[in-house]
Amino acid sequence: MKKEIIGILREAIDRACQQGLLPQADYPEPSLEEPKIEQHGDFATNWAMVCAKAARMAPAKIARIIQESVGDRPGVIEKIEVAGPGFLNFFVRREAWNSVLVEVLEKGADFGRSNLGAGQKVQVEFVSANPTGPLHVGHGRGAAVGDSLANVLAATGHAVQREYYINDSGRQIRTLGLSVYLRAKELGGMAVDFPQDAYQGDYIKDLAGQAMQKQPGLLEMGEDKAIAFCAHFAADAILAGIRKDLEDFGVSYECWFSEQSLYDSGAVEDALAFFKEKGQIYQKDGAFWFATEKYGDEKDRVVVRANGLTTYFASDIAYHKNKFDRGFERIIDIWGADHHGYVNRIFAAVQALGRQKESFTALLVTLVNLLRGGQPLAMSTRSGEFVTLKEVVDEVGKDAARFLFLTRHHDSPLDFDLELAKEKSNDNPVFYVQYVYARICSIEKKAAQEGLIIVSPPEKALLTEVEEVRLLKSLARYPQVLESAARLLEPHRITFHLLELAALFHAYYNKHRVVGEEKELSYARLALVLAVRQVIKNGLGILCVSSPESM
RNA sequence: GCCCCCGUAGCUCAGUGGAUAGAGCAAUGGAUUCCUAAUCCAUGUGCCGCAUGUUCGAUUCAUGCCGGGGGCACCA
Repeated sequence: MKKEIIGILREAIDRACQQGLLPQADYPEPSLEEPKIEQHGDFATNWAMVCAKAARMAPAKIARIIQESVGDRPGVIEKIEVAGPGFLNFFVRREAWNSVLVEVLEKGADFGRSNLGAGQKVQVEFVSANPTGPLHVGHGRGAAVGDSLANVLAATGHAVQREYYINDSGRQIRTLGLSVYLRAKELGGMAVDFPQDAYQGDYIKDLAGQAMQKQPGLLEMGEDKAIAFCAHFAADAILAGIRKDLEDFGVSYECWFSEQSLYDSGAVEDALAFFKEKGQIYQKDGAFWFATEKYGDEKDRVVVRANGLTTYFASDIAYHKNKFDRGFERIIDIWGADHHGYVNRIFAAVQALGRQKESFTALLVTLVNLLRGGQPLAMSTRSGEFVTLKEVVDEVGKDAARFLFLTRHHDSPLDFDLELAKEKSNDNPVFYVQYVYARICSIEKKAAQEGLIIVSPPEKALLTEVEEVRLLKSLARYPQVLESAARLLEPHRITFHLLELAALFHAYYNKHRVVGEEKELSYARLALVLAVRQVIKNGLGILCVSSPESM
């Protein structure tokens, strides 16, 4: 529809120029917006105001010229108004919106999909929590954002791969091994001094018990070997748990990528050698430094410490190099906001690789405040007391959790109230949207009882009630919302659009009867609500929230 | 000290240059012989943190300030 209007507008401008009504000048392409206020029409353009200078005419005068010029070939346009300082407001014939209905019903599950990405290979890496403990709510938000974003990108024609980076190397894994080993010794009746920086959670004790079952001679095998065993055993067990929790949350990855494998394959060494050769890595004070400052980082960063050990950054450079080597044209990392100091470093590495800055994006997801009935829940990783993702999903369900995590921009902090998430009321936006789906299923059943079944989209445009046109316009906007969500990497836009559509539907439902006396009208209305249901389903699918047929 | 994010209605937040800035919650009143009342309808509220600049036009962009949050490592 939008393209159609732009076409009409462009033709009108050309005609006006040819007829000499407008001076020849270098005019910009007209752009159309959708006014917030209905009195301002279905579409509007500021073209006359933008061109006032180039044409050396008053905006209102230009607008009137265009208005008349369009009048010669109005197409779907019912009327045009010149308003305010020179806006052109277009009012589309109500019947014209019927084409949206046809499109939704014909495309079905594909409605909204596009080829915006043109097959670009994109990788979305998210959660990537260290396998040293269970996932908590914060990870849940990262998972919801990452997975839904991947869905958005896939739906807009990108070749998407989801990846989880396993930090299975380095000190925290050793600390994990030590923590489990010490708990095992305790279980074996030995007195131990449990250090503060070890992992405190009760799950460590459970793992210690399991490790001893698996390896009965654990306490006699020598400390180093025992710790190494515990480290591997625990990391594997925890990772299996993480995998399960994510699956229950509707998330599955195409690739689980091990940090250790970068060392084993020599990729870290190769990457370091690669950058040394290019002069990006130099030696100073006994350590090796990566020259990140010239790419906008605060200072250069150490990659190999004076003691010969590589830093986390070293493997990260190798990791991101590896991602590009695997052919990804665009890399999106979803991190907790606490990693924000890291962004410039990776940007520097990306640019040192000779890649465009745009090929890498770090999306920072801010914290989640967990509440219960308005009261904050105390959470502290140090003491080992935190609410896990599993606990939240078990309590409120996957649907509510995934939806609520996407009710905010990823940048802004999110209050997550467990009571609210379970509530079946007005306050809970998940049910509000799902209820639309269920209601329409109910209408469909009722219609079928009356012998009313949609076999093909209605040919006659009978849907001219205000509420009907609003619904059709909202449906028409869905593909644009998907595209902007993809372009801006903001999956929460889907959530907001579904809420808008749901509100329009509920209002319509309360005012008009779908299945009624007039057969043709009932048919058209049923087709309309089925189209609404389709878009609700498509949108919820992106969010990985189910569409229940009854509630 | 430096870097990033935020500041919009009583509360929680949408709104990536447009017209009279929106929604939900909370408050009050109303709607069900009829497709699910987990719904709808009606009734208010705003120096869009402050200041300057860019622009025909700024809540939106730039700069500075004020206030809130997060982050700074030869840790991971």
